[in-house]
Amino acid sequence: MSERVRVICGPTAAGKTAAALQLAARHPVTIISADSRQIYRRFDIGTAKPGLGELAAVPHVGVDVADPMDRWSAWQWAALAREAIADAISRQRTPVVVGGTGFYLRALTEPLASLPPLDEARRDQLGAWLDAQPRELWRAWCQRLDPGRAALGPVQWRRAIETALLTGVRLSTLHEGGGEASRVPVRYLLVDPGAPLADHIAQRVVTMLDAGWAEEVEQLRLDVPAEARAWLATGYGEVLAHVEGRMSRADMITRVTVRTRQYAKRQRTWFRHQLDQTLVTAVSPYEEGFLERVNAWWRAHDEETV
RNA sequence: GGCGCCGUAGCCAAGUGGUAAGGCAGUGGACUGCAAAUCCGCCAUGCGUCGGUUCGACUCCGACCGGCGCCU
Repeated sequence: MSERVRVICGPTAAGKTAAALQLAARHPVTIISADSRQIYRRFDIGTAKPGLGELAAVPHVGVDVADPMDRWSAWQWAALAREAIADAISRQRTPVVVGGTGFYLRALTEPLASLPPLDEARRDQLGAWLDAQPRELWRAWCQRLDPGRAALGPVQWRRAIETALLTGVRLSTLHEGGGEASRVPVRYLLVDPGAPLADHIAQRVVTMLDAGWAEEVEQLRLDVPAEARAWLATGYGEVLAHVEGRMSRADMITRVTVRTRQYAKRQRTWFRHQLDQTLVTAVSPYEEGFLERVNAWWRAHDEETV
């Protein structure tokens, strides 16, 4: 029997790192990053990756594990995380999952369904064809092939179509089967400053630019193709537009700030509804005794077994 | 001081006599292998103010207020 794995989550720029680092200062900790953008190499500043100092001070897993062009997935991340958790424990270190990608956390706690392997060549071929079709057609196909998923969005329609056509089975049917990987029992520390987050985000955008975000993008645009997944990270599109002279610096800053706030809002919605609230301890970095609460949360797990 | 144009939600904006398009922002939500992605719902009893004409006015008329432009 093992204790629940500690997970520190919360909207972007909320102070998750501060909580994690202060724990790492007093316990042997391995941080496992649950962040769908920090996986990409070279996209450093705009994804708020841990700095060299932090990486040297505390072992990190899940950062810089993919090339910007790679197709990555929640499934892959969960496999990586399971391995890292087991490895940390075997070394007498305490794994702490830190990140804001709710879907990744779910892949860990509720294993994604096992899917028959897709023929990559056929998938690419189908994908290329679909790209040339109107979205309305995707929706119509999804409606026929896997109606349960038609109410979602294009990304989901596409996935449902690929699965149905290439495996002959509906994705919804596969989901009913459940996953084969083991569920990782967890306990959450939800870090969220509340209303001040909006200002935090605005300040962080400027801080990132001061740290050389635009220069980073200047370099990336030289050899990272526009289709690369990594460009989907919040703000990179706006900074690129500015670097290429298509957007003023002022507009870029306001747009990046807005998009980041919108992302934080979606994260809050996820954490509010998708997490088992009985396992959540909510804290604000601004509240009285923040660090003590973090430490209390850490200790609360020591006795508990699952 | 005179003349002209304009004044519609936090912002941009359509409507020009029949009972307020759309976009942005905001907000609530969804989410089972791209998730910092993708998608969905809500969001002006009121159109600068007051008065008039009309069965009916954001739409027409008048005055006033505010903005812009031109003229003196």
